[in-house]
Amino acid sequence: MNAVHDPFTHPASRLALEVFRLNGALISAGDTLVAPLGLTSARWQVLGAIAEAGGALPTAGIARNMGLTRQSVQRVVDDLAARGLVCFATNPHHKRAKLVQLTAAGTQAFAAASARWAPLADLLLARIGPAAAEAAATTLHQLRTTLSEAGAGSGDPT
Amino acid sequence: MNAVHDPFTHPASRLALEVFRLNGALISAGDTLVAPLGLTSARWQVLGAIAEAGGALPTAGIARNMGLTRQSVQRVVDDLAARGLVCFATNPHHKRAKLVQLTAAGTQAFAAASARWAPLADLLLARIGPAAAEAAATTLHQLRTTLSEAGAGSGDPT
DNA sequence: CGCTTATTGACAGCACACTGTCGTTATGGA
DNA sequence: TCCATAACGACAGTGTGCTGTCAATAAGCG
Repeated sequence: MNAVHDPFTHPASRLALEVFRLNGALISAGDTLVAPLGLTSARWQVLGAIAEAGGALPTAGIARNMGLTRQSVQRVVDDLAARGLVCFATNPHHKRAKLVQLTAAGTQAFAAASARWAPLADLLLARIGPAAAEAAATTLHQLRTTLSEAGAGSGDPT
Repeated sequence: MNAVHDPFTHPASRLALEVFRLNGALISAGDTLVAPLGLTSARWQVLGAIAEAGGALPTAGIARNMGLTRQSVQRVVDDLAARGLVCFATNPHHKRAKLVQLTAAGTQAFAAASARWAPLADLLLARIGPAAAEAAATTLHQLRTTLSEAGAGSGDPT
């Protein structure tokens, strides 16, 4: 009995397009925010994933935590290593899978990025309110869960 | 003064990460959905933008409607033209800016993509409910507006 | 111990969006 | 009319993410 849904006005379509637009705006804002630090949104996120994990984990572990593929993360990690923001430590549990660690410069860069992000995060939260932020996060999470259930999840099936 | 916000647990940070993840999931699901039609998410969206606009508009116009740059859209349009899904018509208002039109094959491909998307859109909407969809769309729009106000809008300043 | 399987790193190639730049075309004001 | 500005198409280069593939390592099992 579905009504004749115009693909342009379907609520799910409009929400999806809004996600696309906000995603682009967030990446753009993030790039601008951390550009003075020699960072990009992707490099910043990888530094954050390492910091959040306690400071040392292999590339594949970073990828899992971020929901990306090893290959994507690896390129960024190599880039960060070339810039001296991360270094590699031997992994007692796996000879080839070296642990990625923040260097002093990397720790400092991530702290500086966080300091630059904090005011904007507060502004965004104040604009929409904590309740709406929580509700939106829940809704988006439900959508992502439904997508992965309906379509075979992403991951690293290599 | 602001509480000591852990950058990992700030509601705005968590919402941003959720947007990133859902964006990736939507693109991935879209690619899978329309792959049998020889389409990708990007090509599908461009076809949709042309169809929504009534069938003919220049590349730069498509880009404005989608919130992307001319250059990004142009590559996809050229690709669609090579595949016979769109064609170019002379523009009475601008000699070089030819109008992009859907071919019969393009119209058919977009209709097929819409037909494949409809059930998934209905499923997603049923999962979260119309009210949550509307609320989330509003919240995301507010965030995007706030970002563009705070950080110099995106667009095509070329 | 030896074999199979899963995990990991590494490399190549593709898709997509961005910035920067140039030449062409329209448009509007001096 | 003529020139400055804006808009558009085109091309090059960069960043990010994906898939596909291979060799090396680790872990489990007969």
